[in-house]
Amino acid sequence: MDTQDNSSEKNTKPLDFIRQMITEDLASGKHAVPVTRFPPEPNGFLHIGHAKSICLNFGIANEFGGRCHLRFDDTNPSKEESAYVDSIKKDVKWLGFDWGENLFYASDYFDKLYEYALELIKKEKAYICCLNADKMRQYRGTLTEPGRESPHRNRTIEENLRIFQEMKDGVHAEGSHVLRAKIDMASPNLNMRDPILYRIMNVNHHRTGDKWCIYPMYDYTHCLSDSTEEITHSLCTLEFEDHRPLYDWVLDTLETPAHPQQIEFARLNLSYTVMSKRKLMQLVNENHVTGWDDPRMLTISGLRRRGYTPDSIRNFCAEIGVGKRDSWIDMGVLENSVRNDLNTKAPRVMGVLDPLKVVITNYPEDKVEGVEAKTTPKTRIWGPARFPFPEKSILNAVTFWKMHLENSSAWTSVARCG
RNA sequence: UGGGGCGUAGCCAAGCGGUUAAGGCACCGGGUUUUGAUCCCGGCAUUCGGAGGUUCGAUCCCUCCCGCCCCAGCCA
Repeated sequence: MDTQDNSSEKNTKPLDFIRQMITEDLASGKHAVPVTRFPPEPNGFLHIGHAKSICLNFGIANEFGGRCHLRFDDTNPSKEESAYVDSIKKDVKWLGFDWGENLFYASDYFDKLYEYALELIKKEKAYICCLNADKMRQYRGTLTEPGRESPHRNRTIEENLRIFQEMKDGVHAEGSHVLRAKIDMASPNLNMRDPILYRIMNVNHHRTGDKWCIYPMYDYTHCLSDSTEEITHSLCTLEFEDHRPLYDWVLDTLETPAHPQQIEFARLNLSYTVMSKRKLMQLVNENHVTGWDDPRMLTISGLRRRGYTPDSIRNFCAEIGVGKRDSWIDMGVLENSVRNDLNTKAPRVMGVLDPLKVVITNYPEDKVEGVEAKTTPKTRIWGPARFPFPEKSILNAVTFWKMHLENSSAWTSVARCG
């Protein structure tokens, strides 16, 4: 007969498109295990949107027996602080994830990145440009018009090497020179119009101090950091889709240990709230909230203070799924996840708001009965809470009047003796 | 307007050429309950942005159209 039990299949959550790709890469032998990374910039606190990425990256590593690195993307010292590094580590741990030995910083690779830049110059794939920001914008063209080549595009290798060295030595002023990749000023993808690789910044870095006065840009740093760590799948949000050709260009042009695959997914949007770091930062700086961990903010630390559990956040992330559509999740879904989780974990107690003392005249004096109550919904745990029912009792005043008005027969004597 | 993406219910989201188009949130009933909670039962897309085409058969393949998002930082 039809005794086939497919209930277990029904309960299996279908794999999202990223996990499907990874499953295929493992099956084909492309990779033995997946290696992912969560790459926050230490310029603010983590929020619920980051939780989605954390759960994705660490979740994949856990599920497929791989590993996930925690790597701080600290290439812009003017915005970054070690205090943020600490808060980020704390939040990732609190969410229940462990990077083990795999804690890295893009700044760990500054020396190596510099060597790679030299390689690019020697291959005539990068050059020093002296156009100022304004001029560079003009040369870049627009969405519909191609850009024009920089007048410095064809310097000799020697000259490029010399000036790059001078930039590193602090000879030049901020904004006076940059190192650019030599790609294609006519590309319809603006990211490929000779993007900047290095800029001069006379700023102290939270880890390297004053060792450097030139800092690498995100596009150049991220792919090489991924490659260096031999990441297999580099997961990022949709807005970086246009950057993938550059990610691939750098790794294809240079001799690198690995060529990770960048895969983009939609960032989390929640209705009725703000999530961008810029806006959260503004709320903090302008004192509209008490700090990054204000319970009204959807930062991880705010949610923690609010009473959210790590499980509730992880369940939420699993629930919403991973896709490529820009979507707005109802706040109710997040709230539902805590409710569900707390219903199985948090014992309940009874309190009376707006108390009203009543004397029950048709009830034996000195007698105290009690009824046991289920303290944890969704479980069969009863007690230890007992609701006492003595002669002198306390009722919620509103309930009392409601009963009185409704002339509820069960309580008329109470009402009369009130 | 050039390029890159995305369109399945109010909000998410499965679906991968033949399914009664999963599931969750929300919502609407009904039941249990000394918690307006929890729990249980039921309802909620004749249709997949639109129009053509291929096919015995299309949410799924092709073409065109429409809509939405992202890109012109020396941010990430």
